[in-house]
Amino acid sequence: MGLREVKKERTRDALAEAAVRLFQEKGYAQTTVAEIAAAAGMSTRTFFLHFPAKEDVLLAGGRPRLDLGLAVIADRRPGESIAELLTRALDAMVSDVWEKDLHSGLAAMRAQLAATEPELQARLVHRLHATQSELADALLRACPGELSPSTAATVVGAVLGAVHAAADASLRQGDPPARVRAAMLAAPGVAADLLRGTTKYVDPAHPTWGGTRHGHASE
Amino acid sequence: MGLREVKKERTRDALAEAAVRLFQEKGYAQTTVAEIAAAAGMSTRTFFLHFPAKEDVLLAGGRPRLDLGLAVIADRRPGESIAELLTRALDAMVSDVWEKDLHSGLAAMRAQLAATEPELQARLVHRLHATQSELADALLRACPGELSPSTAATVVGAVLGAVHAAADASLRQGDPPARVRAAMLAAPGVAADLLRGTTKYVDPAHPTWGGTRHGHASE
DNA sequence: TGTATTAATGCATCGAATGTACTAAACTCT
DNA sequence: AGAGTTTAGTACATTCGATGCATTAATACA
Repeated sequence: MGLREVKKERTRDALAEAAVRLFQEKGYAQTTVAEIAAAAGMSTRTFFLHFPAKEDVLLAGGRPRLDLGLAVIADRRPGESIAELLTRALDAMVSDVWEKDLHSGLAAMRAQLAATEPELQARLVHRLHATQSELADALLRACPGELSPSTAATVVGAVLGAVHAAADASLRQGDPPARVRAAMLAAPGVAADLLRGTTKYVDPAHPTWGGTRHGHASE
Repeated sequence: MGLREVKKERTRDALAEAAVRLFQEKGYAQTTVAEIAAAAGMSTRTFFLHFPAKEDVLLAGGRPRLDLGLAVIADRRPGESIAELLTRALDAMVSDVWEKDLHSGLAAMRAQLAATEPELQARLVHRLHATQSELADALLRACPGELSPSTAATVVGAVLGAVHAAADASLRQGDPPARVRAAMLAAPGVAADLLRGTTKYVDPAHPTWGGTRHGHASE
């Protein structure tokens, strides 16, 4: 690695460190990008040279983590069910969270900041949504013929929705990292259990409903 | 209703109408709040007097819709299972979407704009997340002793995650409103079916795992 | 009719984010 | 080693969303 890249990473780290410190001291919204840059001894412009937006400081490992999940889905084992495949993908991603963000307390800080700063929360949830789309696409490619695009999106949405909500609730309760991880891993199963009795309305691919349950006399 | 409130609503409607029109013509990000206000014959400042933020123009019916779901959950029928309760709540909210946003094409427009404007997408997904929190709280109150906060959040996250992803995918395919509604209503069932085989790791409330499935020799 | 609300405006300001031109350092090639 | 090329970082200006504040004008109420 050349000296140029080393320096680049150094300034990036300096910015990230200053940002996290200031966020903890003064809160996310109360910390301006100008202050972060000044604390790191950089110009404001430089911050945006390294991070596309203010919140990206808190999302460093997001992309590689997503790639872990995508890789698992991409080489689906022969005969593996969709549930098993998603479980393995979740396992890989949660393990990464566990090693990186959970132990270091970064996840807890993120959750705490997000709980009080709606602006930040919006950005974080958006990333989750983008992650969801990519995973759904990968799942669709890995299971040709087995799933419609809509169905793939639905199941991935359910899994990530459950996992994220579980992690969020757990972190907000102040649970220790191990329990947060347990909640994340258990989330899809918990959700599936509780939803077992959900009324099946109609196959979304064949909307030939009779309208017996709804008062809308349409179609 | 007094004349004052009538006028207030009139300016609000004028702003909303101008905004939607401009969004369709030029795109969300390309339309400035100043332009919206000017097109409605108002000052820029007035816009923010009626809408807390730019994206709120597209989320007019969000709050009353959420209240519908909350009301259903609040008076849970005796002996009703959680799955049934959530199904009824979903039914109420989706019926409202169907009547208001789906028929009018507002939902389709929202989805189309969100697909191309990440900024808007972030805001919309954030609202979804806030909705999720309130529903989880209501569910927890409606089922005392049956659910932990974490479990309530998990199941609500799964349902809304599935429904939202289903709606999104369906709208993005250009499905007609009826099919979008069908996809939304079927989403929890579809997700539950596909997740039936999900490995149950451990009850998140009692993380007494033996660590047999994971390579992390912790605790 | 006189007084208190309050919707709406104008103005100033902050902060995030982007474009552009420029400097200085690091890389590359001979 | 030196000339030329790339590129990280800076300075400056600008756009736009959002908020605070003082003011105006219309409505509501007594």
